[in-house]
Amino acid sequence: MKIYNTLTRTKEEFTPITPGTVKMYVCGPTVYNYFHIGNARTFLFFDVVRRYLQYAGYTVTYIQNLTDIDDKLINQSIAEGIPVADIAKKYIAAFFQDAAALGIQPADQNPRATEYIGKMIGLIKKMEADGYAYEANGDVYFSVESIADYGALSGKKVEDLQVGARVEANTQKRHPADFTLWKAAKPGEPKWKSPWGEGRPGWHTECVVMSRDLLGEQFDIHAGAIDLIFPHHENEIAQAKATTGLNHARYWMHGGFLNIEGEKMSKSLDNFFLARDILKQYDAEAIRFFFLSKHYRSPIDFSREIIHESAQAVKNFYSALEDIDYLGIRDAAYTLDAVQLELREQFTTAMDDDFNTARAIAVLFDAAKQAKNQSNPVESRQKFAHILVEMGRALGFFGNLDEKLKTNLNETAEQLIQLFITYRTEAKKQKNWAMADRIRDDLKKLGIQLKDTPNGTEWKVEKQADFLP
RNA sequence: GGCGACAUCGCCAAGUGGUAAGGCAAGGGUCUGCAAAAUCCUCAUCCCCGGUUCAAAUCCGGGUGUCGCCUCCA
Repeated sequence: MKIYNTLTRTKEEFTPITPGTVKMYVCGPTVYNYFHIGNARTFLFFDVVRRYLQYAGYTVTYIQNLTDIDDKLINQSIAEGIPVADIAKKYIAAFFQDAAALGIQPADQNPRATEYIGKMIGLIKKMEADGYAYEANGDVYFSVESIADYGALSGKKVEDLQVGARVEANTQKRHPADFTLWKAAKPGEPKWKSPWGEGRPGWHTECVVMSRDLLGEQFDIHAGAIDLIFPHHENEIAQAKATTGLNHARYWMHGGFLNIEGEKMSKSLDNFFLARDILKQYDAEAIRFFFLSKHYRSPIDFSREIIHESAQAVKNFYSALEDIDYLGIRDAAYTLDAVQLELREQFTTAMDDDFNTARAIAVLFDAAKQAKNQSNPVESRQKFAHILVEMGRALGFFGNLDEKLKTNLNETAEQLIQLFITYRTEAKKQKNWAMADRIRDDLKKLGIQLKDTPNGTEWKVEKQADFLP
């Protein structure tokens, strides 16, 4: 399995520290608002990384932090007129809700910054004592010149940063790129006691402390979106190296951004979409398909049309499973033949190549196509359905087959539908097309779709308009 | 100013030296009273120019265009 490592800018063979297990840490949300569709891409993609690693046989420990103290929470607290702690509580609950709705599996642990204040202070104290950090008027900064290769992850040089610095000079800093470890509290702000006075930690320290506490000094994968490379992850590495001499993560993975119809998503452009609002209009699997249809490191462009296309595509998978009555066969024993094993091979080859989900999805379509192909023997079609579900699950699809494939009608309702079909068949025999069409149209209004097949009339429940804009 | 990414069919998208996956849409056929559904078939030489090579979408150089980071940001 190869993974693109931002640290080396190459695809590297993935070798975990402990064979058979993967420890990964994904930067989570700052809980000052509902998360948006761009966040969703990142969270969902790394959910797929986790699922696939598990599918590949690894035991995965998955940590995702929650940043629950930060300037943005303070601002939101003022805006909503409720305490910072309540802002955090509200949006943490929303995060879990929306992530679940997207089909994202819960992390093994979700450490919160405010639970780690004491340990962060400890780390900062050590860095100060060892000469990597300095205090100025209650603030504490990390000195980027104190370590040898600051900028290694992002490919930046300390000198260039100096030239490019656009922000007004913070006269307290010895170097413009020095970053805040501890920030003195202004009146009314949440604060904790520290050797430098009352204040709160800077953002870049929490992930170092929490990952070290839960995963050890070095772990396998550290992930986030591309914008975190600099300065966030660069600054994490600086602190890790200052305190242990080690980069705390071996593989650094970064997902690309999501744009809205070609433009960067921003509140000022009025093209800002919350994940929960999109979920009201589109099926979660359509959204998943959309994200996975493009390689994770490339930018992806969001539009309603494209989600709609994705929804159409996902329907294909389900129609294959419906055709073969997957629910009826899913518990039956089966042995895959060479043709199915070949598909599995193609699937893992694609995914092993830095999670090429687009190519992997093409394999799902092959499986779906064969599962539907009536010239295949039924047993063969069933096996293709099995491999389809197996591969799909590794990508996070088919999480709730019962809900998707069952009609959710009671027996009486089904008998009534059957009764109408009988009446309609008689009407057709008498060439009473008006009555036949009326029955068909009226049932359609109730969400029951009739299909005249060579074997008689079949019916299915049209899933609610989960797809159309 | 510094750093980086990308440009493949109407739309989305894979493919990094050996002669263009897949999906959506579209067109045609089958089926049908009609329709829907289903199913089968069809559908690109890869932004431009030059170079390297037996061979390039894939490598090199030069254009053009789009986007991102350097500041909080998933």
